Amino acid sequence: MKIYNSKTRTKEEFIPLEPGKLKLYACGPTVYNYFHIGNARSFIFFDVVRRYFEYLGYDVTYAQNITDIDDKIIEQSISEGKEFSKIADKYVQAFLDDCEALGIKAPTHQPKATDTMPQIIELIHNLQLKGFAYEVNGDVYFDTGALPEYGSLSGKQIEDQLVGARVAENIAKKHPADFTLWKASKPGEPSWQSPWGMGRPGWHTECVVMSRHYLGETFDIHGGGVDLIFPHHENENAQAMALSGKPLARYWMHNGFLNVDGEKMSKSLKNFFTARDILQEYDAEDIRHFFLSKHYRSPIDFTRELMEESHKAMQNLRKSITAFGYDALLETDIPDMEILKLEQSFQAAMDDDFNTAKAIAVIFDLSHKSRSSILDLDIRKQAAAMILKLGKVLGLFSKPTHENSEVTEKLTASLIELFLSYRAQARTDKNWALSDKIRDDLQNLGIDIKDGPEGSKWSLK
RNA sequence: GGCGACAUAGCCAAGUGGUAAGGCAGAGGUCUGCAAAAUCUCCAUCCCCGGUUCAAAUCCGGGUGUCGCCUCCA
Repeated sequence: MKIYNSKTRTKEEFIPLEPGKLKLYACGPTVYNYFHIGNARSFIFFDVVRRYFEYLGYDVTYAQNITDIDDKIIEQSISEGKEFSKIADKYVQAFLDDCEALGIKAPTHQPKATDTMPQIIELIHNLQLKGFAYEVNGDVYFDTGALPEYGSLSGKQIEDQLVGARVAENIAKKHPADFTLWKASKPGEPSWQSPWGMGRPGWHTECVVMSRHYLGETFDIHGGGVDLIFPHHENENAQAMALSGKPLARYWMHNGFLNVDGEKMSKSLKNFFTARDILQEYDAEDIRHFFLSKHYRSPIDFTRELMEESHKAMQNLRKSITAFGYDALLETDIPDMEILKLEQSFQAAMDDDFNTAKAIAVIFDLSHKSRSSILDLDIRKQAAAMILKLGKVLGLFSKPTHENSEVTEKLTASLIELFLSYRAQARTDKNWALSDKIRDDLQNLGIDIKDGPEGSKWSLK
C-alpha cells in the first residue's frame, strides 16, 4: 500500500511499525460550536482509512482528541452566558451525535483535554527540564530555537517566514515562532493548578500527550486537514522530537478542503454549513459519496447540484441492492473469479493512497454486472453482494436504507388509501363486483375494511 | 515576500510514458397501448507555448489562471 506522506511530499510504501497493526491518530474538534460539513470531510475520510485497514485484517487502534478547553470555548461561554464546561459538554455531545449520524465509527479512544490535564502538565514540565521550554510570567513557551529540526514537517524555513509573517508581536517570546504550551489564566477564566501558577494548556500539547499515551512514542499515521500541517502538527512533532528525539508519527496524511464558491469553507469566513443542517437535507451516505467520489487531497466545491448528483448516483446503486434484498446479499457467498477480480481492483485503488474515486468506479462496474441481462442470476447476485461488501469499507450501504424504514410504512398507508379511493369510486358507480373484490383482496392481504357513514376505515389484522 | 497544490468532455471526476475509468446530464436502439423504469450503444486528445522521447494528459522549461499555508481553522 502506498500513502502520500506530507512530510516527504511523496507517496511512500506503507509499512506498519508492528505487522498487522495500525496505530492511527486524527485530530478531532474543538467543541465551541457545531462542526461544519467541511470538518466532516476529515472525520469521514479518516473513518474510511480506519475501515479499510480493518477490512485488510489489521488490528486498528484509532485515537482522536476532543479539545474541550480553549479560547474559543471561553468566548462562546461568555456569548451564551453559560459556564465553559456546559458549552463544552453540549458541543461534545453534538459532535458525537453528528458523527454517528454520518456513519462514522467511534474511535477506539476519544479522550478530552480536560481529562488529561495532569499528563499535559507533566509533559510541559519535562520539556522545560530538557531545555526546550521557558516560562515568562506564568506563560510557558516552546523554544523552537532549541530544536534544529523545527520546520521539517511543514518544510518551512523559519527565517523566511519572518518577512511577511502576520504573527502578532509578542515581546515575551524569544522567537516569533515559539508557541504557547501553557497559558496563564485571567481572573474568572477556567484554570488548572500547575508549577507555573493557574492556567490552561495551549492547543498543541494535548494531542502529543494523548497520541503517545494510546498509541506509543511513535505511531503509524497522524492525520487531519491540510491547515493543520503548520503550525499544529509541526508543533506537535517538535514536542515529540524534543522529548525523545523520535518523530511523533511515521506517515502524515492531510485531507484537502471543502470550498464554497472556490473559497475554503471555514468558521472564520462564516461561509459554512453545519453538518447537522446538511444531514437534514441529505442522507448521510449520499454525503459520504459526495466526499469519497473525489480524491481526499483535492479541494472540493460544495454545491447542492453536486449533492444531488451524489444522491442520484447512490440511488442507482441502492437499486442494485434492493433488487436482491439486503439480508439475502449479506449471506451470499462470492466464489466467482470475475467478481473477485473486481474486488482486487477495488483494493488496488485503495492501496494507491486511498483512491476512493476509482474505488467507487469499481462499485459501479459491479452494479452493471448485477443488472446485466446476459449474466446468470447467481453471478448477478454475487456482484450485488460484492457491492455491499465493498461499500461497507467506505461506510456506504451500512444499513438497508429505504427498505424497511418509515418511508415504507408511510408508503403502505398511502397505497391502502389509494385502493380505498378506487373502491369508493366503484361504490359510487354501483360497481359492486369490483368494490367487493377490492375489499376481499385487501382482506386477504391482512387488511380489514369497515364501511361507515364517514367513508371506509382500514386496519391491519 | 517564503512555501505548496491544482488546471482532463455541459457539470463532477480517475488517470505519473504507449493513443483518455466512473458518475450526473444529453443522444440513439430495444422494450412498451402511452409514459416512466430497465437495458444496450454513443458522446473529450487532456489551459497555452517550447523541449525530451519511437511514443506525453502523464517528464523538463516558460507562461496564464485558480486555490491553500505562513494567524484560530478539518
